[in-house]
Amino acid sequence: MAYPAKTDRDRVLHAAMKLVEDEGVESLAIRSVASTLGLAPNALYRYFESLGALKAAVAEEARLQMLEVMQKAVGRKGPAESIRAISEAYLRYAHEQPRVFALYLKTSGPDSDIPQCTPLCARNTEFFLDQVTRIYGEKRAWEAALALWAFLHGLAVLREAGVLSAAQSSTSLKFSLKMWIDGALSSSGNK
Amino acid sequence: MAYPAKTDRDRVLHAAMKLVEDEGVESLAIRSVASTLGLAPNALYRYFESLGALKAAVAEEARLQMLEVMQKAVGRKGPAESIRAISEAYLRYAHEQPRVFALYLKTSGPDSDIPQCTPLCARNTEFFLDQVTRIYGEKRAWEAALALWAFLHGLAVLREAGVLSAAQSSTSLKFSLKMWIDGALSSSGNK
DNA sequence: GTCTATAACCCGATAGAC
DNA sequence: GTCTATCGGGTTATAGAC
Repeated sequence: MAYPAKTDRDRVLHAAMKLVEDEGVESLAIRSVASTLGLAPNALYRYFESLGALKAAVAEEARLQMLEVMQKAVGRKGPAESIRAISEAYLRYAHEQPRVFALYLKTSGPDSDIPQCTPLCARNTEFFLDQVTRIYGEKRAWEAALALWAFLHGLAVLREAGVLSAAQSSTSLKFSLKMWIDGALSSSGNK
Repeated sequence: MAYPAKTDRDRVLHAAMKLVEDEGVESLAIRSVASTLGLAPNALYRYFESLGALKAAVAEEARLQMLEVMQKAVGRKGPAESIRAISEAYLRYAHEQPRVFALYLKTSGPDSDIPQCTPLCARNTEFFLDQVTRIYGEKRAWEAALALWAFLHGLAVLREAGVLSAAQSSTSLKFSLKMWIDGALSSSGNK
């Protein structure tokens, strides 16, 4: 072939990820990714039909990474310790990869559609809900999971916005987690 | 004068606000605002030194609106009812003006600085903290306020991202607020 | 204080060659 | 599958006239 393959879908996606990690999603462009890979811009269209599709793939990758760090955090821990570990992992990932984390909830498709649940969005929710069920029981798992998720996400956003110091974030996590876990124990008869 | 004033700083700011409300911050541009006002683009530079400065002013306006709806929500209510009212106001504002709310925590200056606390950011925090102090007492007000704020903000973000229905959001608010208020009552001896 | 005009960039996406 | 070249659009910001 006159023009052998210099790249593949995965290399493009990972170059895009690295670009977002380093400079944020606003620097993610067909041209910037191509330049990183030493390619002509239009070469990328063999692997992603548009910039929007590439952006969506990066967001999905963010959800994959989050799922992995949460799963790793649980290991073989008991119910309450698992929740603590997941919470810390969520906040740690958000803080270590703030620009990627900013895409965590971007579930719009390649075009500027109405948001829809992607496969990894569903798997994240399922995993989180399962872990909460272990401590809160099936009956109240959904509302408890949502309460904890909202808190964790809000705390991460506030921290990233520069409103909170690391110490304040840590104190707040301890405060809320104690309250949340106490809530599970005191209502465990409702399983 | 050959060219009488057709506008002023407030008209520019409000045109920018309306543009963000309707189309989001990504549509906020010198040209779009100028076109709305029937002006040449460079006329705006008499009132804002750059697009970044205008954007920062819009974000500050968002914080003003949020403060106003929270203050209005409190009225002359008692401590616990005030918290409920503030929470509902926070979520309502986020839902009714999602594109403006997205700027609520954008505290970066005109240039892409490190985020810093703006005047209205400080006033919002102060107001919120005062209200929490009424129910939680001074000693634990800060951590309780942060826990509630993080939860409310996270819930608003999740709702806006399309992860939650209105009903789920409402249920979660009730669940968490009960837990949070119970936490105040059971620790009120610590004032 | 607003105008017209323009400089000097950025971008996505496509056409057609090899 | 990648290339070069380009179309058609966007943007901020500035210069100089009135």
